Order: sequence, then C-alpha cells, then structure tokens
Amino acid sequence: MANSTPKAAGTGPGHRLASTVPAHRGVTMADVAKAAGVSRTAVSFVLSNRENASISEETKHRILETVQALGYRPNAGARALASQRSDWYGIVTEIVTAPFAVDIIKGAQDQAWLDRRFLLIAPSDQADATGPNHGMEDAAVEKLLEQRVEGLLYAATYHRAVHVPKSASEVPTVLINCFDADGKLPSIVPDERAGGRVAVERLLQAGHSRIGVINLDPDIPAAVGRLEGCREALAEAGLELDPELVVSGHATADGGYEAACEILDKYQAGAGRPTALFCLNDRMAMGAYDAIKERGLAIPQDIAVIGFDNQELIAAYLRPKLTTVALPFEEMGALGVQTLASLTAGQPITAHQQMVDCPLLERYSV
Amino acid sequence: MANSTPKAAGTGPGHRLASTVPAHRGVTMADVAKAAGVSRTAVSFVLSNRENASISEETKHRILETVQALGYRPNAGARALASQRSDWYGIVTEIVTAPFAVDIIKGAQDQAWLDRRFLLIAPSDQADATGPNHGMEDAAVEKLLEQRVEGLLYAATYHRAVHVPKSASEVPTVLINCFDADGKLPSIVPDERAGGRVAVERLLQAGHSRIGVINLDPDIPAAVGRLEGCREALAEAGLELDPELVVSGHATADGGYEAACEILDKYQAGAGRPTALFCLNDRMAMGAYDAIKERGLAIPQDIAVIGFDNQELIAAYLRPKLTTVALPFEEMGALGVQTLASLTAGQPITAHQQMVDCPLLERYSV
DNA sequence: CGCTCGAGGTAACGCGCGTTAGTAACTAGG
DNA sequence: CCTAGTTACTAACGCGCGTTACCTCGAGCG
Repeated sequence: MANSTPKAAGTGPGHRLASTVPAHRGVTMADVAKAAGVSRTAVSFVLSNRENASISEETKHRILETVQALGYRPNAGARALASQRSDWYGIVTEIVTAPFAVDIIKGAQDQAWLDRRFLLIAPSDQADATGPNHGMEDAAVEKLLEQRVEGLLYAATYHRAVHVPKSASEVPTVLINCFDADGKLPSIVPDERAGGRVAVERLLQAGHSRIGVINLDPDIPAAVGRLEGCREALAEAGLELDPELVVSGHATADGGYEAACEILDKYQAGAGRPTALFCLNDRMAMGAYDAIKERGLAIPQDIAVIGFDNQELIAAYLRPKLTTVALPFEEMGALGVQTLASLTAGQPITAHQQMVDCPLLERYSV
Repeated sequence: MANSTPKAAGTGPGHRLASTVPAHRGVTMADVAKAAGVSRTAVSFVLSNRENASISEETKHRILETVQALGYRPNAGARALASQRSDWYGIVTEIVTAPFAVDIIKGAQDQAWLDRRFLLIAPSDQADATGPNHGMEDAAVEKLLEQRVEGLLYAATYHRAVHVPKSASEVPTVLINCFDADGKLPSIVPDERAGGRVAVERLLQAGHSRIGVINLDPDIPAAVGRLEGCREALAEAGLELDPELVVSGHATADGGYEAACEILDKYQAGAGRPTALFCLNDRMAMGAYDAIKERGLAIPQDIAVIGFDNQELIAAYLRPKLTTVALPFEEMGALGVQTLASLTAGQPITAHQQMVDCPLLERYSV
C-alpha cells in the first residue's frame, strides 16, 4: 500500500488516557472503503453525491450499507480542512444571557441550522463593573477566526451604534440590532419609527386623542425612532404631540412608575388628563400599571396602556396582559444569517441597512 | 502593553484589498517558517511552548516576531485533526431561548471559555405544537458528534427526568437541571429541598407562623422537593403544614392569582388567614401580588410573599421587589463543564448526582 | 482490426498541523 | 583520537478527507 510505514506509531498507544476512548473512535472513510471492498475515493464520491462520478448503483448501495453498518460519521474538521470551507458562522454578542440577545441567537441558530451551518457563539464582554471589556471581545473574535468561521454576526442587546473589533473585517460581517459608527458594515435593525407609529395608530383607532408618552433616554436610537413614529401617527390624525405629556424616565419599572405618576397627577380626569399611555418599553409599562392601579383607575377602561419590546415575562403576565409592539429579534437573527450567506456566496446584498418591521401584539390593555 | 499590534505590519498600511479575499487567507505555519528562515517544526515548537525542545532564545524571538508580522493565526481545525482533540464541548438544550436555558448556557459558556474550550450550542427540539421533536434532538447530537466534540452537556429548562439520545453515550455526557430515567449519566440538579427550606425559614424568622403555600403541579420534582423542604423547616419550628393552606395552581400568573384568592378568601384576617405566602415560583407570586393588592392588603406589612426561581424580569420589577429563592442556573452550567472536564480527562467524578444550593435573595416582600 | 469513448473505478496529492526520529555541530571526558 | 552528551534544530509521517489525474476494460464504429 501507499503507507510504507503503517506502524509508524511504534511507541504504542496508551501514552495519554487512550483507555477511555469511545468505541466509535476511528471509524474513518478508509475503514468503510476496506469493508466495502472499494477505494476510499469511491466512498467519498458516494457520500458527497457527486454528479459526474460514475459509480454503479450496486456499488453505491453496498457502500451506503457499509456506512450504516460501521456507524461511520464524517469528521467535520477534516472535511473543513480539505475542502477549505467550514460551514461555520460565528456570532459575538455582549452578555449572552441578556433577555434580548437570546432571541437573536435563536433566530440565527434556527436559520443556520436550515442552511446546514453551525453557529459558534462567543461571549464578548463580561460587562464587568468597569463597563464593556473590549479586550475580551477582541479575543472572542480572534478565537472565532481561529475556528475559520466563514462569516461573523455581531449582535447588540439594544439598538445602538457599536465599535466592531477590527479583525472582524477579515471575514464578511453583519451587524444585528446595531450599526457601526463608520457605516461600513451591513446591518439589520428594527424599524423603530414604524413601530412607534403602529402603536400610536392603535391608540388613535381605539378613540384616544390625548396620549401620554413615557419616554426613554431621548438620545438613544430607540427613543428617537419611536417618538418620531408617534408624531407621524398623530400628525396624520391632525393632532400634535403635547410636550407636556412626554416624560422621560429611567428605563425600569420604577422609572415608569414615577413618570406615570407625574403625568397622571398633572391633570384632573377629563381636564386634560390623557386617556392612554404609550410606554416606550414594557418595563416602564409595568411601573405605569402600578401607578394607574394605585389611583383606582382601571386598564384599559379608564386608561389604555401600550408598551414596546414585548418582553414576554412582563407583557404576557401583567394583568391585564399588555398590548405592545414586538421587537423582531428572531427575524433579525434569521435575516442576519441569510445576509451572511449571500455575502459569503459572493452575492450582492439588497441593502446596506435592512429594517425589520415591529409588529403590534394585541392583548388586553387597550 | 498587551495591545502591541498597532502596525498590523507586513502588508503595509492602506493596502487593504478587503473587498475580495481577506488578506489574511493562507498565512500558514509554513509561511512563518520560511519568512523566519527556520523549519516549520521549529515554529510549531515555539508556538506550543514545548518544554523539552531546545530552541535558542534568539530564534524563538525571531519566530514570534514573524508570527506577529505576518498576522499568523493557527487553524483550529487542522490542529484538532492532528492532535486528536478538539477542545469543544457540545451542549444541547430544548428551546435555546427559554429564559432558564440561557443562564445555564451562560454559566457553561463562561466556564468553557476559562478552560479555553469552545461550546457548540445545538438546538434540540423546536417545541412544535406536537410536542418535543426528538428527531431533531437526535440530529443535533449527531451533528455535534460530527464536529468531534469531546463531551456533551444536556440541559433542560425545568428540573425533570429526560430521555437522552443514545448516540450521546459515545462521548462523556453530563446532564444539567435534569436526570436520566435510567440513572446512568451523571447529573447536576438544584437542591430543591434545601431551597424550600431556606424560604420557609426566612418566613419563620420574620415571625410568621401561619404560612400559605401556592403549589405547582405536585408531581414534578421541583414541587416535591420544595414542599418537603417547607415541611422540614416547619417541623424544626415545631409547626406543621396545614393542608388547608396548600393550593395547587397552574404555573402562571393567573394560576397564582386564583390560588391566592382561594387562600385569602378562605379566612378572615386574624382568624386563621395566613400572614405569609410561599409561592413555588415567581410567576405565581406575580399573580398573588395582584390578589393581595386587590384586597387592599399591603406587602409585606399585611402579608409577606416569598417566591422561587428568581426570574429577574419578574422578581426584580415587581413592586415591592420580590424576595425569592434563586435557581442556580449559571452555577449548574459551570459545574457541568467542570464535571465534563474531569470526565474527559479520565478523572473520577465526585458524585453521580451533584446538588447545587439555591440561595435566598432578599428583597422587599418579606 | 485499430481506435475512440464512456462506464467504473483507483492512486496520490495536499489541506495545516502535531509529533517522532533523526542530523549536524560542538563540547567534555578519557 | 574516540566516544558520549549536549544544543539547536529539521525531515517526514499521518490525522481524515476532497479532489484531480490517471487507469482498465469492454462496447461501438469506420
């Protein structure tokens, strides 16, 4: 045979924990070939379903049976090495456990699975008390590149501008729920404006014309977009947003509570008090619920509430369940993978920045 | 000083042809060797820091500089192929996006990162309406084995017995937050009993002696353990659990609301009505809050509430914030990886089933 | 009868790396 | 001068696979 020294491992096995190797270890294509009485090439051809290779039906059948019998399992690493393609994408995201990142990952994961690709998930920063830990983020990208990922996804937990490690540029990269300050990389973001619009349209449709807004930090993209959409919807109905009715608060339940108190206590019922509250996120809506209930008011009879984000644990468990606008995390994740697939295939992408719709989720608070 | 790569040298500045092929593509150890005027073996020895290999300090230095200059990055796949170890663990878990699974993944991820290992995450079943999709689960394990993971983690979203795909046995496997019916595989589960105990001890310590319990489905391990712990704590205080005060409900906010109503309306204040509620999960506590508030009672002044699970979005945002017992998901994930590391290293593991403490999280509802 | 052609394969190279078994030069000891 | 023992390396094999170039054999054809 070609291997003039098949016993090269003369030192013998067992130098390191070889004892515990699973029985399966070592069923290779060569084993299959020998057992089936054909060449390794033939096995490879059959398994990769080559068109122009001529293998008789009978041989093919025999090979496939042998594969089954021996329990052969291809070695993805070896295949990647030989074929120069890994079928892996990497995704790096701050704090893997953040409630939102998860849904992005899920969307991406599922889409990748459909495309028969693997998603390597790397934590970026650990969110030390000191703030983002960019050293770790760079290391994560580095590690992913060592795995020879064919593309990178970079996801943020809230919509904002980010700074992407520069080694990421060595491979196609798509940003999800964020965009890079330089505007170089393709990105996928929620259509905040349309989301704000649909929320307020819903309130208008329910007959509300005086709407209070519990705002986020006014500088972040989410607040800017949602508020803009809100204004648009009002404008179309011939209304204007009363600045008196817009209160910013800390993006928590407590912040929402305080903001709601401020709005509610500013006016008497019927004398300018809003009949609906648009809370720019669900956590604040949660606090607003308390403020409203404390005042003996009923949702939605006395005051309607609409949220944003669709944080399941909140929106679906508040009483009454919260009508809210959902952030399309899974869709963005899936679209990210699709975009990456186009890029790695060398196809042009449709748009530099893709916006994904934020659907309204009707529940019972309007 | 660690960031000593400002030059990105070699290719020269502004020479980025990033548009087509990543410039990096194809810098191999052989390239480094040639550029440094040494053999590939020498490079390998230096990079893997071999003890017994003798390379002069000067040569070593030159090699390392060349590595930097060329931007060499090891190819993890090739390394795995040659060294027969991948440094990968696989984790399969139902519904990656489930709020709990995430924390397990995070714990495992972080620990794996510390151990310089990679975690390949595979979705198991898609939770179709038809129930668990075991076909997909098997496929996931299969895919992971193709990647030659050295070990498998199998995580469930809630503590229960599971059925593990049999191909998983080809490689060391550790179960997290679940256990296999056959009792063959090592597992890591929360110590529900101790958790129930600590919760009730806290209530007793606050002076409550008549405690209502909002129970889960009485058959699941969580309910069994937590209730047992509850009884133990009461017994130590010379008390007994009044069966009248134990009400099972659906594991949702609505279920908790109804159960709380039942308990609260059964007695008059002071005439047997409990002064504290032990809710076996936070979602039900959320419903209980509403029931209590509806009756004009204050938490914790009139009625103390303690939960279980520490679902951040609920417990930390309820008003008042909920005192609860945390499920140690991250710890279990980390411990899973550690256990796996022992197993793959051939070391014996300490115990077949490891129980992890559920710490009490003091907030303001007791 | 000589030639081509296609069907049904196989030998052999290389992917990038870890690793073992050398080799060459230069002491140190006898 | 001869051997043994360093130090500083290098040649070459094999990991499991994709892939290209070849090879053999029988049928068809002018």
